Amino acid sequence: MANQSVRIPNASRGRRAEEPDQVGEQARRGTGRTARGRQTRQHLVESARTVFERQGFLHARIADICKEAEVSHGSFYTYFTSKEAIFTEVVDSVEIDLLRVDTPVEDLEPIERIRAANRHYLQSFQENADILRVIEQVSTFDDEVLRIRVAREVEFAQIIERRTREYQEEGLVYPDIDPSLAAHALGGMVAGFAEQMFFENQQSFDFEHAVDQLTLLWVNAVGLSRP
Amino acid sequence: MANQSVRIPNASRGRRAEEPDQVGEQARRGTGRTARGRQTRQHLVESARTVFERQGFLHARIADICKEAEVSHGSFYTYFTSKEAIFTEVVDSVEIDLLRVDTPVEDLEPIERIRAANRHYLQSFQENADILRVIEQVSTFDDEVLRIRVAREVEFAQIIERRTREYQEEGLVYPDIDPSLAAHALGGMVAGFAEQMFFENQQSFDFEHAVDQLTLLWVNAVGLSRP
Amino acid sequence: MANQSVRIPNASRGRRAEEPDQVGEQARRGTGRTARGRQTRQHLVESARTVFERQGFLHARIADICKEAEVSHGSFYTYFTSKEAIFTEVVDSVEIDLLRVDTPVEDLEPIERIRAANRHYLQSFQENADILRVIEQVSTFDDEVLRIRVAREVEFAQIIERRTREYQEEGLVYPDIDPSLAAHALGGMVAGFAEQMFFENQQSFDFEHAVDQLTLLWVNAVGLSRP
Amino acid sequence: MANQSVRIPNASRGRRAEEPDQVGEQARRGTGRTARGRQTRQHLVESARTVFERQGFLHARIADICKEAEVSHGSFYTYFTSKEAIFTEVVDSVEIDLLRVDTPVEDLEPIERIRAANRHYLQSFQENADILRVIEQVSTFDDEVLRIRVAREVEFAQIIERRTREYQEEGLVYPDIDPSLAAHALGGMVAGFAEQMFFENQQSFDFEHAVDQLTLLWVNAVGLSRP
DNA sequence: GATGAATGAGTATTCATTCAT
DNA sequence: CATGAATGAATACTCATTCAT
Repeated sequence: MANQSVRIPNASRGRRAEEPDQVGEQARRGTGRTARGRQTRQHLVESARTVFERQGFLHARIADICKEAEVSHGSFYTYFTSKEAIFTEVVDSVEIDLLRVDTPVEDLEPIERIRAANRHYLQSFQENADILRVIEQVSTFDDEVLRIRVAREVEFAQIIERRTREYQEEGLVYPDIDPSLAAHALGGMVAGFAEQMFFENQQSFDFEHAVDQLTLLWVNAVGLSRP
Repeated sequence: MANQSVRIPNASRGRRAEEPDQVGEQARRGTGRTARGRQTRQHLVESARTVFERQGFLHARIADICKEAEVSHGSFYTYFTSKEAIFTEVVDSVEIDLLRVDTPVEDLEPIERIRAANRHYLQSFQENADILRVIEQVSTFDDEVLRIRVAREVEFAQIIERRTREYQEEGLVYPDIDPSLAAHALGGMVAGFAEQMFFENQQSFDFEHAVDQLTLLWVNAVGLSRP
Repeated sequence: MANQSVRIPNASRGRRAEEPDQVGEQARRGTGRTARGRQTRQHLVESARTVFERQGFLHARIADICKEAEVSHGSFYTYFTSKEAIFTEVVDSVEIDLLRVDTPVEDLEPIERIRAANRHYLQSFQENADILRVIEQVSTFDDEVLRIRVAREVEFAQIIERRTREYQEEGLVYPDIDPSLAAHALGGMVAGFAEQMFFENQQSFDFEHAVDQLTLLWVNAVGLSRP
Repeated sequence: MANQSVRIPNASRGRRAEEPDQVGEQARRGTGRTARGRQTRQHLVESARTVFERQGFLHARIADICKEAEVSHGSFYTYFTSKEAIFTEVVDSVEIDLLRVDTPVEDLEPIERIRAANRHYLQSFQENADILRVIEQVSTFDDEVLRIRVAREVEFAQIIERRTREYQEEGLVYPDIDPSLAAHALGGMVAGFAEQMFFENQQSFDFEHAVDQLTLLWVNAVGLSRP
């Protein structure tokens, strides 16, 4: 017998049964039962992030990722089925905590809370600008990623909406403000401003000045600045 | 996610600029001195828009454009050097007049001016959502298009800034507002909101309600709503 | 803009419409409207036959076929979608006329008719042994080809069955013969013998002797040899 | 037809013989001195048969066999050198006794002997149809397996030939029959019919009817049916 | 013996772009 | 100018086989 190989098409889909092929996992592969396996997988995800940040999604070749991870070509497919698969993993692994403020703000005045949240958002955005930019890119042609991105925006809006509604009930926010729409608009304001500032290298504003102004506009807009 | 792939020219790997390539002259070809030529060219541009809107830039193959235009494969290159070239032409041909309000608003009160501008922006955005989406896509990997897009945003911001500054000098806008930063923020608010509303199919707001609320937030934010 | 390219996954199957993709043609491509085109296509089919006969289906690479046809790699895909596609074309192009006897046998005695048919079958089989062997190979894993092959056998059997039934009605064939089953059995005898003789390089019988014996067995079996 | 592909080792490119490769010693490995070892080996062979029958040889991956046997990927190579090696083992392990009739037929009349042999052949064929199909597949590209298959046919023919010659000497078979050629032809008839009946799902004949008709044709053909 | 992670040879396939007619 | 056939660079992906633990 021998070693060489040829390829044949798996035409016979019909006469012969197919492998069950646990679909649903599709994206995730090679488990990493071993410590070594988990390490390699981790390596790949980290390298992928580096490559994506450097080259963008479109210009990142799987070969580039493997090279960066110092792993053979085949190993990639032990763990991931495609570039999309590993990208999703990268997105998940990145703790892009644009929303939640870590420091306790419970005791702060509404204005200071908003300022803290805005500062946190801008800061996180700036720190993760490279990968966020790629996520935005991919979301323009990959529904899965778009869904993730939109989910984040929606969550952001919901937090704002909830808080705004509370303030409104306390009489701190104008009654004619629609909390839901305002949440999307003000969330869009901060996000849109961040994109202009960090993606498009526009007129570089001073960081703290930007935080102050965004906060000022925000509180003015909903009425929180009134005496 | 998926398996198949298409190829796109790496026109300009995202932010990494390259070959200076005096575009503008090199992209444009066979101008179409003949009536027949001009017609073919026109056909191609129109078909390209259709295809781009339907498939996005990345999934649009030159073959698709030619098929749509009922023009031979080779003829494409009589008029354009690449997919980017015709895309630029498409972008130029589209009168995306998000900014300028056609109806004279000179006599209107500030609030009504802003309302009219916001309504116009949202409306134009909605009407051109398909191609705007593609422009956004391309701007994530093509510096040329990014420049065009950013230029539009900057112009938008400048208009707002100028007007805001005027109002501020008249005492209608709070003095602690930074006209430039506010312009970017409020412009971002409207643009960001439009994206959420028309790209991401989010919670569908009533159009006029959205216009009202955006306007309300805006005028509150800068102080134009005060007595 | 530029020349180089990258690949992107055509994930967005959903947000954006796909090409209509006239399925159903799937296998057949590039038409060959031009004489040149038709010629190239023809070239490819002929080269494919040569390669398949030489290397078998499994070890034939598309590259081999292109090389044989002195055609670029890409050209193959202008005309065919896969190795299977061109193989089907090869099978169709091969006039494997195992069944029909060209020379008029209408006037011959039943025995001489059968002898003529057997001789024709063995001769055609021998002449096309190489490609027939490949067809048999492919039919073990490709349903499409299996169908073609079975169809041929069925047709063969039907011809035999019809004739046998006629003879039976004329009292020339034993009444206890089941024409349908006999047709499959006797057809199988000739075909099976041919495979042993031409595929498996077994004990090489004299051609005319084989024809005579097969005919003798056949006519004895159904009773045509009786006085 | 299809797109995906699997690889098969080019054990022996069809008829083109190669590396003598003292198989038999090289194919067999870790014989399993331990009880545990023997068990694992046995597991693998059984699983291989299951997988081959289900997926055919070409579409069976070594990984599939290991999965079926619940054995690690690496363990396979402790016992076998390749897919061919284990396939040979499977073939050997299968008692495909198409030829020998178990029940004593010594006392039977010639006709009844033939009937018993035909019944036995068809029955064994039916029972082992799945693996026989795979053997046929492999024999189209693996000389080793082709040799095994041909050897079986030759043996079959020799048995028939011997018996036929005896009957001929006893004057029970027509003198103008060539025992050798008739053996190949009649053996081919039964084998060919079985393939049509059990591989190609053709017109399903009644089992006993088929046995009767094959026997009838057979005895008529050689003259055993004469008074 | 058993395990499963790592490796890489070997091909298929797409699509922008050129060029002879 | 129009046509569409021909080209080939650029990658993705599978799976048999090896090897360290």
